[in-house]
Amino acid sequence: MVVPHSPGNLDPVSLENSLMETWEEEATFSESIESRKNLESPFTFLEGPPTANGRPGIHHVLSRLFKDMVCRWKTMEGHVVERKGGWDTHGLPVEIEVQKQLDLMSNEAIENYGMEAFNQKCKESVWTYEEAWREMTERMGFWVDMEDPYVTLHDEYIESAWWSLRKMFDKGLLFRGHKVLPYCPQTGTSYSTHEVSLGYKEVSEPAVFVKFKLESDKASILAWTTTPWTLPGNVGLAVGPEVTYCRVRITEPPSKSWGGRGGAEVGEELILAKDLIGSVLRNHADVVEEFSGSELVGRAYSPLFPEAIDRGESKTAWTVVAADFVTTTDGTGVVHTAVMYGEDDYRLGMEKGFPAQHTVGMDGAFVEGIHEQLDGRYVKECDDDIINLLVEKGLLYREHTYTHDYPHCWRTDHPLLYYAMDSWFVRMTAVREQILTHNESVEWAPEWTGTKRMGEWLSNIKDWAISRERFWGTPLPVWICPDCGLEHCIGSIEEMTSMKTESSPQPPELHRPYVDDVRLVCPSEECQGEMAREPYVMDCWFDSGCASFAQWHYPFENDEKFSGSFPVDYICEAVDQTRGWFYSLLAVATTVFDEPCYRRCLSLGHILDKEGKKMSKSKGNVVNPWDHFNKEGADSIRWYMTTQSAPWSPTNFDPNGVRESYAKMFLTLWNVYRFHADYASLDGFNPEDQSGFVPPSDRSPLDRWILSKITEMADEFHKNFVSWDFHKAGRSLEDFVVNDLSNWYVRRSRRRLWEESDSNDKRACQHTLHEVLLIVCRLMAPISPFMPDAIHRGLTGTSVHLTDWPIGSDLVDRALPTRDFGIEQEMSLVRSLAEAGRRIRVESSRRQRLPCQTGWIVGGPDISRFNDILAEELNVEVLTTEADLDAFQKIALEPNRKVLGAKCRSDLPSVLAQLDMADPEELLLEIEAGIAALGGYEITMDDIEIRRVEKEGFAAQKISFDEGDVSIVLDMHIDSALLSKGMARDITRRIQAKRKEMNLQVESSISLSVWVKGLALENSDWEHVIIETRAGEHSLNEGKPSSNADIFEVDGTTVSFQIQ
RNA sequence: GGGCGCGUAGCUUAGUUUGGCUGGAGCACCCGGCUGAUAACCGGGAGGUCACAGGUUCAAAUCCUGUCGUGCCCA
Repeated sequence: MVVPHSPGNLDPVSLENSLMETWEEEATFSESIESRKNLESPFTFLEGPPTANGRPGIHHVLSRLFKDMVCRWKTMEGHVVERKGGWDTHGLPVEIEVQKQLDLMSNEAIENYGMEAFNQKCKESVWTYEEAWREMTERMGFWVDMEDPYVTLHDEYIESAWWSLRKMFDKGLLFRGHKVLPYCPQTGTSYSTHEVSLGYKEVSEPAVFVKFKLESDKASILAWTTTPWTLPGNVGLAVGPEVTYCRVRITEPPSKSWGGRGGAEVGEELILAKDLIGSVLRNHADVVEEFSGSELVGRAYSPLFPEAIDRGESKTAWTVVAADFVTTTDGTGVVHTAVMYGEDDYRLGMEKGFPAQHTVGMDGAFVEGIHEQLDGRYVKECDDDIINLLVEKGLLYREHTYTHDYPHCWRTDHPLLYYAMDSWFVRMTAVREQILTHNESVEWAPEWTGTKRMGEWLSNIKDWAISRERFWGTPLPVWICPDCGLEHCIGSIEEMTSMKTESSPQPPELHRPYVDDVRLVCPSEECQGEMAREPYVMDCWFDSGCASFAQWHYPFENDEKFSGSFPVDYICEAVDQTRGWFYSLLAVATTVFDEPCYRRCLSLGHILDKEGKKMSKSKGNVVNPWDHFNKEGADSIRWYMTTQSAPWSPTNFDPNGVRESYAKMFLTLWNVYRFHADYASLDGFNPEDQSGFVPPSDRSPLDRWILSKITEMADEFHKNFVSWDFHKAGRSLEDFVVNDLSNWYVRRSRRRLWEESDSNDKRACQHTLHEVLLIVCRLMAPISPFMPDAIHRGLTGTSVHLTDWPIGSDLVDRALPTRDFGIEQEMSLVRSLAEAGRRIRVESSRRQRLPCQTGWIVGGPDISRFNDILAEELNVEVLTTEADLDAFQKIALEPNRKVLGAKCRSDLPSVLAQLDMADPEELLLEIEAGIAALGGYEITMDDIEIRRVEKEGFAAQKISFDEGDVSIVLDMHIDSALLSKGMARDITRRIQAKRKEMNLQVESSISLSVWVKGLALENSDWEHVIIETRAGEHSLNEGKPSSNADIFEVDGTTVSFQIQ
């Protein structure tokens, strides 16, 4: 325990920096964990691993803040909260970065450069900004173990991921299929949506309406496509079973405005959706027949390019099928389906049993055997020839130009082809019900992220394509035997080693290309083939989805660590992780353990720039957190981010808001602390000294009020933490510190501490401030961990982060003062009356320093114990109560001009004049007696309105309070005694300002000369000036004012003064 | 194109779940006051098409429908 010392001016940056050193020296973070171990109640947290290959911006501070806040809070509640750091190190963004750096624009270029060297570069690149991340993390006060983080590129981590995939394999959830992806034949790579979004461009392309001739029917079905190159691959037509279709017969040749190739003969019959006849047909035609799409299902038609695709065993090839995605918003209501070149197409093809054959090679050219004019040519150059071929066969109805956004390769600018690639999948569709159940068990904040965003996504869950044709990532641990076709998934390093062929090298690490060189002996009997690895790496979301167990290298080590932290209690990331990490964690946990792996998830809104635009490097609007770390400090940033909006609302980052948090919250709190510490150190106040302790029941009502208020606030604060409303919690604390503590309690207590001699009242105030500050610090600590710790250390010598949550928990005791509702209610009235008094002075133009002789409180509860405080606030000599307002008010009768005007017409002005002169009380009695008359007109209640106004010399304000109205009345008369008192205050105030300007110490004396002209300053008032300003030598009105004296004027009185 | 958010004063926002007094704060601005803890504070003022358009209702910032803008995710 310490006697506080004077903390001096606030310098937030050096305060925080030196505290970071202290934490380092004292190992406060690990102590905060160790010291709770005896309670044996862990609260587990899982860090969503950031990728360190980009510089951290202010938006990265946000999620790290909310991670830290909850962990610190739970720690104070008595839980053991271990926080292992983590790094996400694999994946496409890393490769892209390196490719840009080395100018390797295709897979071929990478292979020429050498996969080993390339992956080495990727591994290095991952750590480019690690230092920057560590510094940011430390500087913002995020307590996380960065010394022993999990790293997704470590063999241990990869082995755990392999193990989990093996689990899925064993459950039959892993399978090989196709995935349609945007693919660039020039670079030989398929693209993620992230890359695709880099390259959308508006293009105009040929679109065609094609006639598919039905078998055993003279009609053709009309279908539309914007990609003529997919037509040779056509194997089916999809219709909406509920959509209405028509058979139409062409009755006339087309109009002259027909543009382009194609057409139809008179008498020809076409089938298309009824709704689209008008926008598609360019001929007059009769509707012959109407029917629903389901009647078309099963009809066969002639292939456009009969040689292109082998029917194989398909029974459905070149027939009409039903599909629910068919709409009539564009095209003909009939969707041309080429299995390998569209996601819907592929899914439909698999469902209906269409042949899945490529008509296009990986080089983007038609394969041999499609058509003599097309074989071997790049598909995008064939559009025109394909259209001509259709024309020759009479199969084209119309062509036109279609403008839309289409994805292009961000590296070569070529249009991407949607192309079915070989791919490995996890059969998520098989565990749909389980994953939905597990999702429902999660406590989501906000709730809609879980129920809507995630829930609806899960109810339409698709199989998860986990393989990538890339170089840098967790290698897919699947080997295939070329002889017997056996597929085997490896689940550990040991298993791989035991199965590998003798000639295979032991890979130095679990990455490509080393793992590619490993051949396995086929385990199937009588085969003994040499199995080769499928040359894929895994989706890096799979990596991070394994974090709950792979961070511990489970099941190979750390059994206890894992079982003690599964499922984890808390995770927190930005909302974009819903389909990212939140999903991959859930997906892996469901398929491997059939359990959820997190209990609570906070999904955060994004930090946007001042205009509400997303922060991005290319826009140059990323705010560097160090701009604020080095100015207002991390506490202010954290406070700003917490209180600015709900955690899940997107927030426009306003640098001025950080400044505001600093000026309001931290400067105010610091000054409260400083005020307390300055006087405490002056008086040698020791909070532990039992002999000087004043129990709360013996303290002044003001003390008991602030103690009651802090309990009220703390309970609300806690309630808001529990319901994730951290912003509301922070706001209520700020409101307490600024309004209740600083602007009322401290302001009202200053004189108590100025007292130089020891007194119970002074010590009561010191204990109260001490206790209140400690509670404030403990509540604040999770949000802004620096200043509360500095203050807590200053007051007690111990870290706030090792203390308990004042509200208490299952593990720690509650430590808050008791409420006193009566005192709270009375003080609320006192403060309202003080405000009302100030309003009176504004309205009556009576300056605050000029005292009023008397103030009267009319109505309301007894607040006499706050009489002194209120009298001082109101600046009245005497404050008393009065039963009713009659003594201060009189009635006034106002004319009802509308009624009187109708009655008196042109006599109205004279009637009004008489009303003005009449005595209101008397006239009212006459009106009530029915005998009132003015200017010859009878006056009734209808002609007038009664108002109550203050009598001459009084001014009043009424406020509404719980138990009815309360009024404050001030005596407005002025006399020489009041003028003298007011003048003394004005003089004092001017001198004090001057002292401050001269940088004098508070306790130093001055020599003072004052000259007052035009007013007699009473002796007692002059004495007051002398004491207040610590004037040792002093003179009043002696001689002429010196030429360098300060001069001011109040209400016509001129005052000169000089300080030496 | 689809799903989910968001849109309130110049700026940041409360209020929207459960419709109900004159839409409440802070910053900035103007006037006045107070101050030897404070970059403050107090009183007053000005500033609002509650994104827009319909609808339900005695009553809509709040509920419903649509539109626009914006963000995330998916195509």
